[in-house]
Amino acid sequence: MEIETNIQRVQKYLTQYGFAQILEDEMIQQMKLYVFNPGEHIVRSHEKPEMFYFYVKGKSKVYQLLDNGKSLLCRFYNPPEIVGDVEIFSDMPNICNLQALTRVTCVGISVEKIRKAAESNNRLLMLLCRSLGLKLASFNMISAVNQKFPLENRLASYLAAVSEPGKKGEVIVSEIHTNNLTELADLLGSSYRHLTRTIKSFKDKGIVTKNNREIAIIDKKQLQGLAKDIYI
Amino acid sequence: MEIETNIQRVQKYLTQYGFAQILEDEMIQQMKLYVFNPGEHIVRSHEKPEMFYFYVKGKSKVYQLLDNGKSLLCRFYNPPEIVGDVEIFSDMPNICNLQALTRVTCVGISVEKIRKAAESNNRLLMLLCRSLGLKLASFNMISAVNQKFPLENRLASYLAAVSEPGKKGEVIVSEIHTNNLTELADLLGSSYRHLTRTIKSFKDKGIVTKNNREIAIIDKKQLQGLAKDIYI
DNA sequence: TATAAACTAGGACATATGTCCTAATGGCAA
DNA sequence: TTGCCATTAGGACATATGTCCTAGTTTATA
Repeated sequence: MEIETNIQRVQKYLTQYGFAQILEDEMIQQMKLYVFNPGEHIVRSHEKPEMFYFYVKGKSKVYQLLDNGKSLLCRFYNPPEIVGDVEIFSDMPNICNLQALTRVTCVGISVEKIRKAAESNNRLLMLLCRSLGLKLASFNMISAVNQKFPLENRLASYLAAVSEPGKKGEVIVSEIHTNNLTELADLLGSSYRHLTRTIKSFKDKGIVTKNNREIAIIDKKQLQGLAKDIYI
Repeated sequence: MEIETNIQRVQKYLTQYGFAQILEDEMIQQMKLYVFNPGEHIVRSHEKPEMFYFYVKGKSKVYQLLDNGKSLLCRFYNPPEIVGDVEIFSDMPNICNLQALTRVTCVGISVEKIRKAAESNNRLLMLLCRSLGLKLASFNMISAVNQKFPLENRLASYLAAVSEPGKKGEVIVSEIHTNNLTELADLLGSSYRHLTRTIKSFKDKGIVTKNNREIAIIDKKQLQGLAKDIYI
């Protein structure tokens, strides 16, 4: 992790996502850029949070490690995000891990400072409320779906969601948006083995074809039949 | 649902849980008591939230209904709780249903009014942030456990958590804290059938005995072995 | 007290999903 | 180019869990 104090860049990032207009200038002066390399942890669970971040660049994953060695991928982070809002007023250790997948840039400030500032900055507090509400809503949805729909439906829904109009005629090609199938399996709350099994069944049913690292949807109707109504 | 305008009782409830000191008197004057009977819905998902509540009495359940007809029980509510914090600043429809299990009393006010008031009441905003943070943390934990541990472990953990020192010598008796096994199965994110199967296996292993509607733990060691470390 | 409704118990079976392996393949670095 | 590592592919098997039923018990209520 590297720390930069280039205040122009801090300003630029905070402005880009509308954070700057909420924060007092005096506070912005105290903020620094925190740059994390792929694989580095931005937040570790069970530790006391010390930094609060405005997440402005790169991709990372939020996950929990359970004591049986399994992990649960909660979601991916892409800018803009807020890191540290969950714990800021409830004084508890971090619940999740946040690990950089690409090079990630955050604008950071100590938890005490942001807490102090928030106490008299209602716009900041409202921003926190909004962020927390959205996090809760999306996590609620994701985990309900993971718990109550079989992988077949979740995968169909996922493919339908990330597919883009392809070049080759009617065929719709979907790049997987994750680095590899293991990561996709994690994202979908399943195992690599079961994911490949399910992909194979899609192939057998003529729903998709797959070559190399690309899945092409060849029967959108069937796919949507399986994906139907997962996300109400 | 019945509405009462008895301002003394409003005051009493808000004071009891420390809400009164956060709210301006003018606002308290506008609040009413909303009393729900068992089975009635306090909040319905997909509807636009109109009321914001301080939940001050009774037991209810928070659940999601999915489009395949299944439901996911997220948690139970017992006072004090805040209802409507998730949606207040993010302008989205309710994500969950909230259904009264007993007679439930809430102190309510319209969403517009609380939103307007919150904009200039930072203590209220901080309360909302705290409530949201705790909700997110607890739901995160619950759903990770539900997704990654088999029912055997979750049930063991649950029994260990709710058991109380019993009257009969070493035996520890646990009243189930839910109305019936169906409800407990829902709470644990499983089916009634699988719950009874798991209870039977506990009986066969000599971990518990069960008569009528009471489960008695007779081998705490074994139970804790199964429950171990679910909640880190 | 009698009778219905709610609840408990568990068999039989199907399915979703995990674990463990082994082989094949592709991409990248020496 | 060669060889290694990451990734993909899939067999074999075990387990967790769901669905559908039917029967026995308890509880509530008329």
